[in-house]
Amino acid sequence: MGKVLKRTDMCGTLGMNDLNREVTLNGWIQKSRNLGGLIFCDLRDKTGIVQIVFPDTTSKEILEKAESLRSEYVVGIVGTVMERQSKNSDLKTGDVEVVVKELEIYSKAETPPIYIKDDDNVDDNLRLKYRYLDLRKNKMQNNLTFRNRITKAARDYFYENGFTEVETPMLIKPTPEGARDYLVPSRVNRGKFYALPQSPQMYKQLLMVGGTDRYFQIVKCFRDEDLRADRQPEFTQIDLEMSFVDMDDVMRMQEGFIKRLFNDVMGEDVTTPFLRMPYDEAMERYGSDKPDIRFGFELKKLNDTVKNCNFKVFTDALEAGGDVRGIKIDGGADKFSRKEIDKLQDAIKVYGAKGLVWIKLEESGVSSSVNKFFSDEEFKKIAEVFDAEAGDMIFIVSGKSSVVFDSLGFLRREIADRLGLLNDKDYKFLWVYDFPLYEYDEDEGRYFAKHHPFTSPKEEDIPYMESDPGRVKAKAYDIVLNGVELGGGSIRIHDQDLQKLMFKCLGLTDEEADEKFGFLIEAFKYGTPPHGGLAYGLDRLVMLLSGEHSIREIIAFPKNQAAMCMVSEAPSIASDEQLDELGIVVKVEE
RNA sequence: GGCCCGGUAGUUCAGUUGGUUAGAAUGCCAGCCUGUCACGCUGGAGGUCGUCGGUUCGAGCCCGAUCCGGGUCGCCA
Repeated sequence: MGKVLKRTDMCGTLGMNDLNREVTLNGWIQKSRNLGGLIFCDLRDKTGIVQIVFPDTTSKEILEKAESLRSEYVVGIVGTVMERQSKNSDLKTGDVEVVVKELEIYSKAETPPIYIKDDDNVDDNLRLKYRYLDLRKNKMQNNLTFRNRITKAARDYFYENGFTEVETPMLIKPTPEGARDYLVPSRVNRGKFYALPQSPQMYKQLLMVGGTDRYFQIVKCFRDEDLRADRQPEFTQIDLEMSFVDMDDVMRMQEGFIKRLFNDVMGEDVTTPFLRMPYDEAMERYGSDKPDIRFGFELKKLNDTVKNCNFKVFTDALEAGGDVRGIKIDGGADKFSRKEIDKLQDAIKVYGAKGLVWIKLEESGVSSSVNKFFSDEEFKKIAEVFDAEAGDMIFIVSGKSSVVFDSLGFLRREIADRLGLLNDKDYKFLWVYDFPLYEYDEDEGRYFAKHHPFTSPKEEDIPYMESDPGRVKAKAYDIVLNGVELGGGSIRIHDQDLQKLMFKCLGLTDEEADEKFGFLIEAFKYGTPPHGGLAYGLDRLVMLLSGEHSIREIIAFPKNQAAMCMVSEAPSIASDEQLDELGIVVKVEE
């Protein structure tokens, strides 16, 4: 006991080139097969699995130890790489095996509560509780390595392009708008609180004021909102900012990065520049500000076509200021059963849609869920809008325009998925730009910054910031890949007067703006370069490129849906001493 | 906060109309086994059917409440 055998090789790398070499391996026992006197074990480390064998010529002492081996025992062995009598083509190392002559058992293991196998199917929470066992799977180790290759490519590229990685503080001032902050009480300043950053936004702008010129950082960010399959409360951004740039400069720099990333990590070439599409066009054509452009099914507006029809649902929607829009599924007339259409209809109800109208164009004529409200002539006119022909299927949604966009945006993607049109290996990048500067919040009855309050409006729209905020476009842009927002950014306001106007338009008084963002306005007084940047959601990027469908697969220790760390069971109750020191009294709900 | 799905052996699941002692696979333990690789054969242990309450002669199954997990909408500048 106590001796560590000095490793010469990794398990997963051995092959015919290593024949007759004496090797020392360390790892976990994946599986033991005792044939009675002849013992085979699969030995695993992060690189893979290799078979080790204890022949009958092995010393009695080692044979006894070998018989005691169980799953997940940690061992070291010395042995000779030999060609196998019968090879295993399922295993990368299946041509060889290691004949053991020395065995050291470093530690024994209880039977693990989850299998350490890539293709297991265990309850998610159990995996998270025993994450350290879950991570032993080669797949998980590969995911961690893959993530690291992406961060390395990012560091390489941005370093080579004159960016400096600078760490910004984690204990910062709470931000009044945007997501909920994680608050951290200050002991030294009793009764006061820090927040964990939702992003390093203001600090990176201060770095630009400070002359850093080009900044980037791979940085943890925190948002106290509900979780999703692709959303964690703490997540990682590749964050960057550049001085003396306009939108085009930032985009070109990012296209270079994506090209480099795909070359280094995926071994694939990406064509640049990427397609660019204004926000309004993305909404009109795809019903989404992050459209998946791998396939068609584009939205068409039917407001004029149906404004005089007898179908009250449509005319009511139009009178209320809403829209009637639809999509055409080429050759879809015979692809949807009544049951499937009902399911699609149920699915869009979560977006607020009241119903789903369908029209089947067949050789024999038209059939539709609204047959009795439309004449053949009217159906023909609708079909013309879509340029539809016999064999096609049309789906129509009416209502508030946001509901119509959300529903059809969802439908086109859902249908494409069902029809098998989504190829994961087909990477279609897209810049969406000219976002609205503001977003109207009906509950609050006022405008909020759609991006954040430091986003620059387009020059030509500045005159309308106060008089007609809805029409003001921002110098904001998102990079979209296959319907997923990889990152977003903007050209920032660098003029103190414009920044003040922005705050005013958001309903902040001078005093409030000063209290919340005073340090930034103050900094802008002393000479601010024009600047802009972008931040990628690293986790989503890794998820997408690795082909995983949950963000938890590519984060070492993720939180569950209740935002708990299942390994440590954080968050936990603070002790009375801690609370007392902080001057905090906790209200406990009955 | 709303909606949907789920909770039965260590694990993954099945469980009929409500009816005897709740099953399978796998894992685990013991014995046998010299070329296995999902090793094989024989035997064994292993269960508060999430929890509480109700209906019933009788509940894993029906009803109510509740807890937990996942997905999703809201939310996420």
